[in-house]
Amino acid sequence: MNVTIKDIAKEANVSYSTVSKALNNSPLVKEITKQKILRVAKQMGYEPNLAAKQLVRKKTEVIGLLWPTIERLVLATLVTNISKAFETTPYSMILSVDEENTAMDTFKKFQVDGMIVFAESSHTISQGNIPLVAYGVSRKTNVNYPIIDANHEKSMEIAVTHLYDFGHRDIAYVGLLDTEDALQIEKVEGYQKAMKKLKLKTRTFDTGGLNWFDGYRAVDNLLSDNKRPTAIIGGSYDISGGILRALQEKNIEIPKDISLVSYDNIPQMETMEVPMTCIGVPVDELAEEIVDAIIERIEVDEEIELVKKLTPSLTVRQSAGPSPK
Amino acid sequence: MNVTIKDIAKEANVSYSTVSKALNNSPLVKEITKQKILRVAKQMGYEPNLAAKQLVRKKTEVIGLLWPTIERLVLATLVTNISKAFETTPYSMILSVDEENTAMDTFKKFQVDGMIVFAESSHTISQGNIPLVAYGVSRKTNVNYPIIDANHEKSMEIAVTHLYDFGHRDIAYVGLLDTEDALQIEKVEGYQKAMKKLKLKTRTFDTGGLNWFDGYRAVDNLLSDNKRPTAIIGGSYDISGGILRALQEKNIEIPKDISLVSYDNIPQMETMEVPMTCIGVPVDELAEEIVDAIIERIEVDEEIELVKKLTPSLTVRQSAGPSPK
DNA sequence: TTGTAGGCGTTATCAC
DNA sequence: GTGATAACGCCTACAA
Repeated sequence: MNVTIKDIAKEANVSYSTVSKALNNSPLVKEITKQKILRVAKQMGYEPNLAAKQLVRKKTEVIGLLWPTIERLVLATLVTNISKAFETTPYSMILSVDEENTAMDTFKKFQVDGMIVFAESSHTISQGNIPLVAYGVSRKTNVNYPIIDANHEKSMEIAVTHLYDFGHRDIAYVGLLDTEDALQIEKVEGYQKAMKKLKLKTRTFDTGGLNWFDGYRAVDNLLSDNKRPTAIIGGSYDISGGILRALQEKNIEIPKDISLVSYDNIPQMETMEVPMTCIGVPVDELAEEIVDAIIERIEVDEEIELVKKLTPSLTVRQSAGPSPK
Repeated sequence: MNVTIKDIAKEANVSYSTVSKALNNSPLVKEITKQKILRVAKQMGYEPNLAAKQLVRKKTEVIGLLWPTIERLVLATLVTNISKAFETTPYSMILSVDEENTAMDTFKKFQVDGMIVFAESSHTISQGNIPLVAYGVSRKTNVNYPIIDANHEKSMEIAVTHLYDFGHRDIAYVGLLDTEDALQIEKVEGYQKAMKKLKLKTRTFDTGGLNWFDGYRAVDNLLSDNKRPTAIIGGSYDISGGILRALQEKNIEIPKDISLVSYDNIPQMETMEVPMTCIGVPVDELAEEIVDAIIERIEVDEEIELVKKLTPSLTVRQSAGPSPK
C-alpha cells in the first residue's frame, strides 16, 4: 500500500486537507507547517496518485504524440527532443506507434489533454475535440488546428547565400525531386528561387529517394556532368551523408574541392565524417515550439494563429568554405 | 461533461450499480436488462473513465515500454509489433523514448502495471518493484526478472545447414566482429560452431559497424579475396541490404552466383531487391512472447522461468539457392 | 491558518 | 437479480 496524504497528515499532526494544500504549494498554509509537511512527505516516500488527482481535476496533463512511421533519423531526433522539451513543463508525453485510429483510441482512453501529430497523417484524424497541433508542411487550408511549419524557402535562401558569399557560383541541389512530398518540393523550389534571385543557373540532381544510398548514388551523375559544381546543397541528413561518403571515396576533399551544405539542423551533423554545415530550424527549437504550441492550445482560450512558420538558422561547420579557383 | 454510469442508470431506469455490473459483463444481471443497458450506453456514447476505475481497482492495465535509443529498423519493427500485440489484450502500452531514469519516473507516475526494457539498458534500472521483463541477450546472471532471448546459435546452425543442403561448402559470414556487443558475438560464434560441426572452413568478414554501408563496403574485401564464397550469411537486416546492393552493382546475380541468407526475421526482408531468405525469431512471434511474458509476470504469482530462449525459424525466399559450380 | 465535508466515476460488498 | 452504500486518493469550497 502506498502512502497517501492521510498518512502524512497523521504523521505531521495536521489534517489531510492541509497536507493537500501544502503539497500544492498553496499560500493558505503557514510556511513552517508547509516545510514540515513537505519534509514528512519526502521522508515517507509519498508519490501522488495520478488517478485520484485526475478524477477531481478533470485534467490529465498528458499529451499524446502520434508517430505512426518510425523511420528517418531526423524524425526520431525530433521525437526525442519533443519528449525532452516536456520535461520542463507540468505535462508528460506518451507516444504511440500505432496506426492512427488505434492510437486515437488509446489517447482517448487515457484522456489526454492534447495531441501532437505529423501533418501527413493529420487529415485522417477525427479529433474528438481534443486539442491538436500538427507539425509539417502547411498546405491544407481547411484545418482548424495549428500547424507548425518551417520556412523552407528561407532555409534555401540562407544556404545559397552562404555559399555565394564564399564565392561559389555553381551550386547544385541534390535531393528528391520527382515526388508528391510537399516538404521536398518546397525545398527544391526554395533553392530555385534563391538561385534566381542571385542570377545563378540552377542545377538539380534527383536522388529518387530519401535514403543514404540515394545520396551516395546521385554523386555519380553529378560528377559525370562535364562541369563539376563547386558547391552542393544536400536535401536531407541521410542524403548528405551519402553524398559526403561518395565524394570521400573519390578523393574529393570537403570543403577544399567541393563545399557541402545540408538541409536538416540536428546535432548529428556535427559528428559526420566532415562536420556538416547545415540549415534548418534547429531540432531542439522546433521541439520547443511544438510543445509550446500544444500547451498554449490547451490552456489559452482565445484562438491562436493557425500556421506558424519557424525561421531556420544556419549552423556553420567545416563542410562549406571558399570556392576553389 | 462526459456521460457516466449514473446517466445511463437514469436513462435505463436501473441503479448505477446494476449498470456497472452489466458493463462488466457480470453474470449477476439478467440478460435482458444487460442488453438494454448496453444499448443505452452505446447510444449515449458512454466512455468509461479510466481514472475512476484505476482508483478503485489499483491496477492501470498499462505497460510501459522503455526504448531509449531510436535507431535501427529492426528494433522499430519490434516495437511496432509489441504495440500491436497488446491490442488483443486488456492492456495498453505506453512508450518512452527518454533516458532511463526519466522514463522510469514517468512510468511510476502513470503507475504502470509492468515494464518492458531492452536488456542493454536493464542493468541501470532501479525497478521499484514494478514487474519487469527484458528483451535481449541473457548473459547477466544476477537478475530477478525474466529475459526473453533468441537462440542465436540455433539460428546460425539452421542458416548454415540450409545452405549446406543446397550444396554450398564455402559459406562466409559478414557482420560486426570486433565488438563487445553480446548479440553480435553470439551470432558469429554460432556461425563458427555450425560450420565446425559440418567440418567446413569458416570465413568471416568484419563490417566494422551495423549500418547499411558497412555491409556494402565489406563486399569489397570479400570479393578481393582470391576465392569468392558461394554463399554469404549477413549479420543483420541493414548489413545484408548493403551486401545485396554491392553484389548487384558488380553484376553478381543472387542467388545464381552467390546465395545470401540474412539474420533478422522481419517482413521487410520480403521487399528487398531480391526477396531475402532469412533466419531468426519472426518479429511478430517475438513481440507476442514478450507481451505474454510481461502479462504472465504481472498476473501469475508463482515464479516463472527467468530466461526464455526463443526458437528461430527459417523463412525461405529467393536469395538463397543451389550452389553454382 | 487550519479542519470538515462533499464529490469526482468506478467497483465491490452487502442487504433486500 | 437488483439496489444502496462504502471505499479509492485527492481537491476545494466552506466552516471554524
